[in-house]
Amino acid sequence: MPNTCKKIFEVLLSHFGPQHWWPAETPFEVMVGAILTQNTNWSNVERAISNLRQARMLTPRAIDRASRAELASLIRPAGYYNIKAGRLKNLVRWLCAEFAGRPERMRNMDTAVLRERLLSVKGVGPETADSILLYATGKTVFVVDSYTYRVFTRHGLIPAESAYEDVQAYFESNLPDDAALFGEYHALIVKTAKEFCRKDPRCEGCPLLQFGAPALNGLLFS
DNA sequence: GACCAGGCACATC
DNA sequence: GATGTGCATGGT
Repeated sequence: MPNTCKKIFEVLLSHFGPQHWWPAETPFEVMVGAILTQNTNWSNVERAISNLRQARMLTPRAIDRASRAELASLIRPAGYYNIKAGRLKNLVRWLCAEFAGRPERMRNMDTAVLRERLLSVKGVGPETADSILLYATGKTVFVVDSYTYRVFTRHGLIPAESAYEDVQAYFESNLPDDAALFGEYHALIVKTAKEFCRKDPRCEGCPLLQFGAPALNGLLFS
C-alpha cells in the first residue's frame, strides 16, 4: 500500500481543515503550555496561562524568580498545580542555565541531543519533550499522545502493544521532513479523537473508516 | 456524582 | 521490566 500514513494526513486535512496549532504566541508560551496540559483539558490550561499573562509571569525570568506557592496559585485552574509549579520551575531553570532563557537558541542544538536534554528535566516526559521540540523549536519530531494511540489502534493502523518510540518511528519514517506537516498532523489526530473516537466504538462518520474498520468490528464478524 | 482531559515520577512486585 | 498510584481542576 503506497504510504497510508501520508494519505491519512491528507484525508484528515481535507475533512477538518487546518487546526492552527500550537495555540501560543511565543515559543516560551508553548513550553509552559506543554507542562500545563499534561493530562489536562486545554480549556483549563488557557485559564492558567491567562492568569500568568495577567500577572506578567509569562517569561523565564519571572517564573524563575517566583515562589512555588505564588506560581501554584496562578496555575491552579490547570490542576495538579503543586506538581506543575515545580515542573515549570525545573524547565525554566534548565532553559536559563543551558540557553540563557532564550528558547530560540535551542534550534542550534542537534535534535536527538536536545531531546535527551529535555528528558533529563524532572517533569518532562516523551510527549512534553516532543511537543516542545516540534512546536517551540520547529524540529521535525512527531508527537505521540494518548489520542494517537487510541485513534490508530482502534482502526488497526498500528499494533496495540506499540511503544512510544515505535509509534513515533511509524510516522517519522512515512512522512516528509516537514515540521509544519508534523504539527498539523498531530493536531488533526487530536481533533479526530475528540470528534469520533470517544464514546462510539464504531466511530460512525469518522473519515478514517475508509482505511479499515474499528477494532471492535473485527470482533463482531469473527 | 461519576467520568474524562493534549503525562509524569515514584513505589512496589 | 511491567503494573499501580498520587497528583486536582473544570466541563459533560
